[in-house]
Parts: sequence; structure tokens; C-alpha cells
Amino acid sequence: MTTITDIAAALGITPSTVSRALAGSSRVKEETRRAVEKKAKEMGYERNVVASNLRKGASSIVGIVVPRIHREFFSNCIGGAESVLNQAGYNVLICQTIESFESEVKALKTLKNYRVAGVLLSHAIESRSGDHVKEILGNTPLVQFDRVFPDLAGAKIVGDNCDGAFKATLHLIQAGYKRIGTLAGYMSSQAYVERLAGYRLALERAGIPFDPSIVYENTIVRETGYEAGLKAIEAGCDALYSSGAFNALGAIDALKEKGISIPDQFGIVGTANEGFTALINPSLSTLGQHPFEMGQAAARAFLEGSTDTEIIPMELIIRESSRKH
Amino acid sequence: MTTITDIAAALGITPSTVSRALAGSSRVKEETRRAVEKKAKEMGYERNVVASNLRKGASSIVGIVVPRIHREFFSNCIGGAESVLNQAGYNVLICQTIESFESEVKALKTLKNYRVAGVLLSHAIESRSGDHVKEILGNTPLVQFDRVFPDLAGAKIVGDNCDGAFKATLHLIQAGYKRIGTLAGYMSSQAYVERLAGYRLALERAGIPFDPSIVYENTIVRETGYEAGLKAIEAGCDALYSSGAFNALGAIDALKEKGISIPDQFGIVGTANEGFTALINPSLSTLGQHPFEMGQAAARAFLEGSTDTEIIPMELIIRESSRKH
DNA sequence: CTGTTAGCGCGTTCAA
DNA sequence: TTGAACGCGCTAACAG
Repeated sequence: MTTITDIAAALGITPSTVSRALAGSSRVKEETRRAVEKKAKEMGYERNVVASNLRKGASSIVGIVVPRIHREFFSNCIGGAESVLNQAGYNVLICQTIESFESEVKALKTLKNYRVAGVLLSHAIESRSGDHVKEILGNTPLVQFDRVFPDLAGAKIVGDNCDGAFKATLHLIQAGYKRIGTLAGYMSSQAYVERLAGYRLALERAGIPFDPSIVYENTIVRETGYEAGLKAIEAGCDALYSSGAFNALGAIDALKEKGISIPDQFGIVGTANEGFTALINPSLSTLGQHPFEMGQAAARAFLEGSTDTEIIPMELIIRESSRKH
Repeated sequence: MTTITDIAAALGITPSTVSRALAGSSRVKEETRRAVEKKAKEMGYERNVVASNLRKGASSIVGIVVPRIHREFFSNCIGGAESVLNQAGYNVLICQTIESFESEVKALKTLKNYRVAGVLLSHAIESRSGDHVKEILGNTPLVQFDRVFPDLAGAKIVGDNCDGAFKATLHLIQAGYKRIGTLAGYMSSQAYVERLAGYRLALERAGIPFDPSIVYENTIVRETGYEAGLKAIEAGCDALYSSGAFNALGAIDALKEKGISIPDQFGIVGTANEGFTALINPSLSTLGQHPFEMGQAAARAFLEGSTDTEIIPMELIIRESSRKH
């Protein structure tokens, strides 16, 4: 590996001048600059950013911490963030927590050890507060996205869960469904709490009384969605707003099993526009979360040094499962 | 940020000793070590890995270059690689090329500039050879995965495309289908060439003549799969081995449109176990590629300094679309 | 416009 | 067992 010292030696000048020339400083003769650049290319020089960063006390790396890299939602967030950060000259160091608090702590420490320029973080499900983050990261810029702790200072990028659920439920009401239940997820997670609130708000606006007996909590996966679907049928529901996609799929399983036709007899809207939702039969109406845009927004918040909370709208995508004739 | 110098000062010893103590060197008194460790914790010391790496001329970062982070296949590869590398004390710096050759060159240069410990690379579709890699990376360890150039030295992790396609086609033959076509993808990509070879081999073994007129090339996406599906029906096919998942989906569209029942009248097997394949109706038989395992294998090859080519088997997952009664 | 000097934080000589 | 000195490669302050 050639260094600026090598180039300097070859040219009979000092490393400082080479450094300045390569940095595009105006305080270097045009002729010298050209000579340096030529020599650098000739010798295959590439700047050692590790040394550069150490000297400058700065870093061109942004850390991203997510529960699971390969989850559709998060990989899209990462993709969006990377595209923005890369354009701005940053690179991304990625850590996954596999939903473990301990791993989250470890990841944050690692990133701090690299003295990263900033951290984009979506919390592990095990994390119950943001205290550890403040303690580990200190003054390293932080942007939380999707799963955020409101008490933790700094920028936050979140989906508009409440409004989304509101729109989805309203859509079901307007389509003519009468008794609308909900698959409500886990109340330990802010996002699900908000979705339930949106659902409730829509009912309220329409003058429909809220009935806790058709709120099916802790139903996230296909199996629990299926069970909740059976209960909803039993309870006389003719529609469901589901806080997820896979649980909605389970509910559809239950409806098919009972020979209930979708969307004629029963309407359903899910959340999180997973790829499969458009491909199943009937295709599932869903609230799209725009993860790529969330990642971009998080990256931009970091670049701009924002400390605001940015709310990314959710988009209601109406497909067959709620298109009542 | 506290440094080893701060700790040394607080303890009235020298940074050298602190460094040794923290590194677990045997050449330091047990008592001193404990004092250092206590003080370090007390002062919230975290090693500056940038400085450490610079000094050691080594790096604890492994670069990963993929076409698109958020593509299901690649995000799984990354997830697998990260889990293995993280366990071994490495972190991953991720770059996406968006299939552009220019971006691939830029990504490799960036990683070289970070003096990463190694690079795991899956080529952009635009790349036509591995010459640029050798030139940029020099002696930095390289592991290619999925999309590889055979002429490029170093470890390679690839799916067993030929064997997979062979198994898929054989399965269709054994299920009793008589005229089996194929959606063959792009012949500029090694993976598709191998899949076609496997398809052909299975026919050969069964004594079925290879018929180029029912090989539908350049059909990757749903739309082209649909068109090819129509042609296959026209050509009297009663089965298709498809080199992808989305093109198979398109073919199913065509079959449904024509009222041809799957799997009774027509069988189909796809490739790449995308999430949706299990969820559509009929569920799609498919060749699973194990991307998570490929990522793990790539990481392990790097850790072990292997230069072998490792072939990851593909798994035939039989679902409704080829389960002839 | 260029050279000199110094040091980012750490780890590794060598000497004591 | 510890300290002193040095340097990884780069950049920045200060001279000249």
C-alpha cells in the first residue's frame, strides 16, 4: 500500500504538500497538484481513511442497528438509508440485534468504539426504555426509526400508525361492513397501541360503539390470526382491521375454512405491505408503510442534524379483500 | 471520550501498561490489571478501534457488496454473514451497487480505503468480468457468492443450480408430466445457464428429447413469465420448470386465464423460495436456495481463509403446483 | 506556496 | 513487571 509519504519521497516534496494537494486545498501550486495526482494514480495510491479519520477525529461511517437485517421491512429501511448516506459520502456499518436487548447494547458499544458519525436505530423488542442508548452513545448523533422511545432525545422517524389504522377502518365502514373487529398485536409496542387507537377513532367518528370483545390482542403470526379469525366469525363480525399482514393471512385461512366469501360476506384490511399481500387470493388490502422512504428520512435527519419527529404517512392500498360489490 | 492515557494518568502509571492490561497480556501484574479494569469501567472507557486498527495495520471490518440490500435473497445472505462475522468479532460495512458496474468499482475502492479485513462480493449484473476486482482489492481477501466470476481467484459460494434444476425437472417427469418446457432467464448469467443445463440433463436421463422451441429465454419477471406461459400452452406443454419465482407466477396467471387446472392438467416448479410462493394459490413448488446459509458459508470461508468453491445444495420443496394426483 | 513540527490513540519494541 | 520511545498514515497549526 502506497502512502502519501511514498508519493512525497518519489516527488522530492513533503507529505504535507501531498496531503494538501490530494485534499484539493487552494494553497498548493497547480503544477504541484497535477504532479501529485499523476504520481498518486501511477503508484496506485488510495487514501487510508482509517488514519484520516483518526487524525480528523471524525468518521465517515454511520451505524445502523436493526432487529433483523433480512426482515423485509428493515432491509428496505437499510436500502433507503444507504442510498442517501452513500451519496453524502458516508458508509454504513450494520448490526442486528435479533430482538435481544443485550445484543442492542453490544451493537451500540461497537459503533461507539468505531467513533461513528451517527447511529440510526430501531429498537429490539426486548428493550423497554432508551436509557442504555443515552449512556452508551453519549453525544453521538442518534436517529430512531420505526421503533422509538419518545423520551430519548433526537430525531425520530415513525409511521403514522394511528392515521393509517383510522383510514383502514374508515374504509371498511364506508364499504358497508357493520361489525368490524381488529387483530391488535402487542400492547407493549407503541406502534400497535397507536393502530388500535386509530381503529377506535374511526369507529367513534362513525358513531359505532367500541366493543372490546372483538379486539383480539397478541395476534401477530399466521396461527394466532387464524384462531382470532375463528373467534371473530363466532362473534358475528363481518370485517377485520388487522395490525399486521401475516395475522391477516391467518384470518383469511379461517374464513376460507368456514366457506365465508371475501369480500362479499367479510372484509379485511391488513398492515405492512408485505410482498405476498398483492399475490394471494383474494389479494389483501393493506396499509403500506414505505420502509424505503423511512430509511431515507432517517438518513436525511442525520445529515441535517434534525431533532424533529417526522411522521411518514401510511398509504391505504385497496385490493380485493375489502372491495365489496 | 476517555483514552488509555487518561486512565494511566489517573492511576499514575503509563499508557503502555494500561494498553497491556486491557489487552490481557500476561506481562502485567494481576493487581495492576484489576486496578486498570476498575478504573476503565469507572471512567467509561471504550477502546478506540480506529486507532487500534491503524496501529495494528489490521481491521475488524468486513465489507459486503451486493446489488440490492433489500432484495429478499441478498438481505438473507447479509443476515447470515453478519451473524457469523459478528460472533468472530467482525463488523460488516455494506455497499449496494444497484446492479451498476461503476458503483461496484466505487464500492470496492471505498472498502479498500477502509483497509477492510476482507470483502464478500456478489457482482452487479453489469459486471462482465472480475478484472476490476483484482486490480482494486489487491491482496485483500475476497469471497464471491451467488454471482461469481470463475476466473477470479479466491473462495466462491454458489448454489447448485444445475443439480437443483435437474431435481426439479426430474420431479416433474416422475409426477407424470410429458411435455416439459422451461422459463430460462438470461444466458448472460452463469446461474441461468446452469439451470438450463440441469433441466436438459434431466430430460436426457429420462430419454426425453430436448426441444429448444419450448425453452423460453429472457423471462424473469411476472409479465414475461405470463407471455411465455401462453406460448407454452400453445406449444402443447403440460409442465414448466421455471428458473425464477416471479416468472412462474406469471405463467400461473396465464394458466388460470386459460382455465387450465394446476396441478392436474399442468405442473410447474419455480426457483428461489420467495416468501410468497408458499402463500399463493396453488402454492408453488420451488427450489429453495438457502441464502442465509450462503451468507454464513461466505463468512466462514473468509474466516478460514478458504479459497475453495463451495456449492450449496438447492432443496426441492414440493407444493401444490406439481403434486399431481 | 511549501516545509517543519506535532499529535490523533493505540500497541509494540527495547531497555530497565 | 513496567516505562520510554516510536510510529501506524494522515492532517493541521505555525513558520517561512
